[in-house]
Amino acid sequence: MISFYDTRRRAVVSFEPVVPGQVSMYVCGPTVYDDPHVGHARTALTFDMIRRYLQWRGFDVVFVSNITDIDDNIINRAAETGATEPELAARYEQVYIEQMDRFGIAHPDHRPHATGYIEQMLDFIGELVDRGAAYAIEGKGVYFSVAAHDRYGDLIGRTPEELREGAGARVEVDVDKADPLDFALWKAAKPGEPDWDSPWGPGRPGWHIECVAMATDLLGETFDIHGGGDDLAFPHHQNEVAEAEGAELGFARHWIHGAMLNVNGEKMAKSLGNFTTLSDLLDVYEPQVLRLLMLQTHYRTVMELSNDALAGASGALDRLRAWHRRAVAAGLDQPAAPDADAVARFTAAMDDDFGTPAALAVVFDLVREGNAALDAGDTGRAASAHVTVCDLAGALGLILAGEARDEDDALVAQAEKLLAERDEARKARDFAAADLIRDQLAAEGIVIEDTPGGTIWRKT
RNA sequence: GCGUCGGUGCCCGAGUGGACUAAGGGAGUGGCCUGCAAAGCCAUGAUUCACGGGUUCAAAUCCCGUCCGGCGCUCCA
Repeated sequence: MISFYDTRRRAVVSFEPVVPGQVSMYVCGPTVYDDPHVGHARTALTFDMIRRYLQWRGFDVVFVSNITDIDDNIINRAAETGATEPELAARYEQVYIEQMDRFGIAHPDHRPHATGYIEQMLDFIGELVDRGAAYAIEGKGVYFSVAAHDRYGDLIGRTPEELREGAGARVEVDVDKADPLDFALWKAAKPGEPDWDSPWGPGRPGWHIECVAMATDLLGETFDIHGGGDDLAFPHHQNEVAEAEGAELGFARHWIHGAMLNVNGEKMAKSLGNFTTLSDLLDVYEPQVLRLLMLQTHYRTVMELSNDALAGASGALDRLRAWHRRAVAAGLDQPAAPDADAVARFTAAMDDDFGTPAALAVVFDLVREGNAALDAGDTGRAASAHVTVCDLAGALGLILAGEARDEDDALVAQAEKLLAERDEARKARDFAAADLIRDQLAAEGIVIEDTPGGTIWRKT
């Protein structure tokens, strides 16, 4: 039985999907107005991990993640750069998808765009107005009325009263609103801004209504999991809940939030200017290093990004790969019975709120056991460990097999030639000559390992 | 200010009352293996979990206080 922390229930709960064997998930995607940074990658990875694990456990997962392609940030950025809003959004959406591809994040089954759902949003706003859950303010737009929603604030453990006391502490309250907690469903267009016609005049949708419209349209009125970064819990997700329940939709049965990524002790954020773009990081560290680093931290724990941490993960990945290389060189790359005990421990760790750190510990334990078994000549045990490591690491999106071998033919040919020469020298016990060749290869970025099965090499 | 989460070895980071005699990874050190390396294996490393009290037969884990930090209350992954 899988269980995980449900933000709204404030507890770890057992997971029982609406439809047995199937899981419907909606995860808030990016607002596309700039390059994605490593923080975005962490949230994407958290839900990619959850999706992959649920699939590994045999669930049929429908995964929806949106693109917010119209909002204040896009309008402002477009104005700065001279591009139109659609041009800007399209450009950054492409960058986002490219970088997430590079990072190994699987594509969602559906990737809806806010601007493609204006009709559904207007219908939904109309329903809320008809029900008395929303009201229009002339010249400003349509607002959701929080008054009737007594659970408002439950996603962050606060009451409406507490929130009202806090309202206005940092943001000026709009005096036209009936309640300081009320928020916009439809924003009347200002001159020069993109707009759509509506019964309440030209304007554009509020942020929260987008996700409600897209999620319910693609997944139905009730779906299993709604996810997003921790910083979206309030107000965004809270407002989605209010809107959905204002129309008596079942909506998300569970809420999962991924923790932030810090740099030098504070949240990586565009507004703080302390971000590293995903693109820049992946130019230095390969995608699997970042994935492994993130998996070594629980998804609900704030993690620190540092060069030390990245270097550590890089070493850990090397260990995994070295094991795989060694196993393949030993002829273990063939069917074998998996290690049932290890699989059980791995599953127990993951079933308990997606405990990737503990799950990885199981994988590393297996690597040690497999290496020891090979040292001892127990190929049966080693083969079992190898097949299990590949399966479990694969469930987490870590691919050890088929690592990139895109080096050019000339390099390969030269390396093979030199290795053959070195082999001859070693056989003749001319170690000075052999070592000279090894140094030569090292200078070209090629590291070799002599194994009982022959010499293997790789690029550094 | 209010709310909330957290402070674990040199570093990253699990663990939230009893087999913790504190997982796993990285770095270090010693040994084995190796022609030498690389890889690997073994060993070693917190008598202790921010600090001070308290509860308990038993606490890193619960309670109180103090200090420090993150996040939310505003756009945000």
